[in-house]
Amino acid sequence: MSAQPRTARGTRTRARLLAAAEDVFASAGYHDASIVRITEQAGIGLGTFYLYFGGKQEIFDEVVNDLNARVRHAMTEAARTAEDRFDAEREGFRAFFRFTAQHPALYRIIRQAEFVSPGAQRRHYERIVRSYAHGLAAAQDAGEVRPLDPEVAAWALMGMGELIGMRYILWEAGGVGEADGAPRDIPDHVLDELMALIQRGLAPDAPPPAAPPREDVRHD
Amino acid sequence: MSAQPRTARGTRTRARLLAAAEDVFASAGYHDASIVRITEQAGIGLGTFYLYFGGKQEIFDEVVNDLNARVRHAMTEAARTAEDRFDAEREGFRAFFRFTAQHPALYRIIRQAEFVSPGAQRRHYERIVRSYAHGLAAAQDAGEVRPLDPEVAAWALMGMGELIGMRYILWEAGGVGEADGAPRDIPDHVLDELMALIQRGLAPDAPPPAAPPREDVRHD
DNA sequence: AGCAAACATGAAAGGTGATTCAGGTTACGG
DNA sequence: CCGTAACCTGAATCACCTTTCATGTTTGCT
Repeated sequence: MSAQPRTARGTRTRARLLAAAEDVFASAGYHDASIVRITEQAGIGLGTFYLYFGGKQEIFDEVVNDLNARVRHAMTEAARTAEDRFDAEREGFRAFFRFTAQHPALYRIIRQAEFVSPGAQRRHYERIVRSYAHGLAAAQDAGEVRPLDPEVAAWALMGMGELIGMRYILWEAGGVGEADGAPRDIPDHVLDELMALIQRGLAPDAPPPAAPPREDVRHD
Repeated sequence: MSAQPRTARGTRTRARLLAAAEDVFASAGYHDASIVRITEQAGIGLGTFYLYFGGKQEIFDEVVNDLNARVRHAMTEAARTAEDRFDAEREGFRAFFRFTAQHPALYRIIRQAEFVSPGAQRRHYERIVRSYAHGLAAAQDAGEVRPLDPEVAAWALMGMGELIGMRYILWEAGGVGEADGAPRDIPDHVLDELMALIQRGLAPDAPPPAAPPREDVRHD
C-alpha cells in the first residue's frame, strides 16, 4: 500500500517519482514504462517506489488526476478574465493548446488510460465537460449563445480541441521543417479557423430580419 | 517474417487470426493481448501464428489498416447518395456512429496505436481527413460551404465525431439503464445538436441582410 | 549526543509472455 | 495411392518485470 510521506525528504522523493512517472509514461507508454525506469529517471532506488505507491497502476492514476487538475486550472484561469463568451472560448482553447505544447504527456497518457484505467480516463473527460457545459449554459442564459444542449455541445467542442491539438501541436506542424525542440504555439490561422467554427456554431440566431433596432442604434 | 497463405486452408487460418486479434486487442488491450489468447480465440495452435505474422506488432498494424479501410468505406458509401453537403455530413456521421456501435474495436485500437504503432495511428487519421477535406473543398467550390481552410475544418469536425461517439456510443447512454448488449444508435437529439453545430459552422454567410441597401446607412 | 521512526536500497523470488523449433499432419498433383 | 509442399503444433527458451524483504542510512526529537 502507498503511504503519505511524513518528512520533507519523503515529500521530495514522492514528488520526484510522480514527475518521473509522468515523463516515462508519456515517452515510453504504460507497458514499456517499468518501475525500474521510473525510479532510475527519478534517481531513486527501486524498492523506494513501493514506499509511496501501491504499484504501477496506482501511480498512473495519480498522474492522470494531476494532469487533469493542471490543465483545467490553466483553462479556467485563462478564461476567467474574458469579457464575453467568445473571448472565454478563445482564451480557454489557447490555454489548452499551450498546455498541450508544454505537456505532451497529457494526450499520450489520457489515451493510454483507455485500457490502463478507464475510470480515470472517463473522469478526466467528464470533469472538463462539466465545467465547459456550465460555462455554455451560463452564456446561454445571458443570451450570448443560442439555445442548444450544453452537454452535447461541450463534448463536440472538446473533441475539436482534442484533434486540432493532436494534429497541430503534437504532430509538429506538418511540412515546415522545424528542428528545435521548443514547444510551438498553435498557428494563428488554425486558431482563427477553429474559433470561426465555434462562434458560428454557438452564435444566437440573427434577430428576425430587419428587426426593429433598439434605441442605441440611431437612424437619424 | 509473415507469409501469404498458398491454399484455401491457409487463407482461412490467417483470416481467423486477424478477426481474433481485433477482438482480443479491443477487449484486453495490446498489452494483455497475448499471442496465446489470440490463437486460442481463433482456435489455432500457438506456433501457427508465426506462419502468417511476423509478430504482435505486425498483426496489430494490419488490424488498424483493416478497420480504417472499413470505416472509411462505410462513411463514403453513406455519403455517396447525399444530395447536398449537409446531407453528406449527416449521413457520413451517422454511418460513422453506426460503425462505432458495431465495432467498438475501432476506438479502442486506434487509441492504443498511439504507442503501439504511431505511424499506423497517424495514417488512420490522415486518411480520414484527406477525404473529408476533399469533400469540403468541393462543397466550397460549389458555394455550399463558406470560405475556410478545409483541412483545419476537417480535423475539427472529425474531432467532434470522435468525442461524441466516445461519449454517446461507447459509454452507453449515461444514466438510462440499458442492460441489453445490442449496439445502440446515436440518440436523435445528439445527432441533431451536432449537425446544427456543423451546419452553422460551415454555412456560407447569409447574403447581405435584406438586400444590401447601401443608402440606409448614412454617416452624413 | 542518542535513539526511534522514516526513509532508502537492490538482489532475488516469482511470474508472464513473445518467439523458436523439431517433429507431426493434411492436401493435392501426378 | 504416393510424395512433397504447405500447414500445424505446443513444449521449451529467453528476456524482462513487478514486487518483496532483509539490511543499512538519515532525519527529527529530546
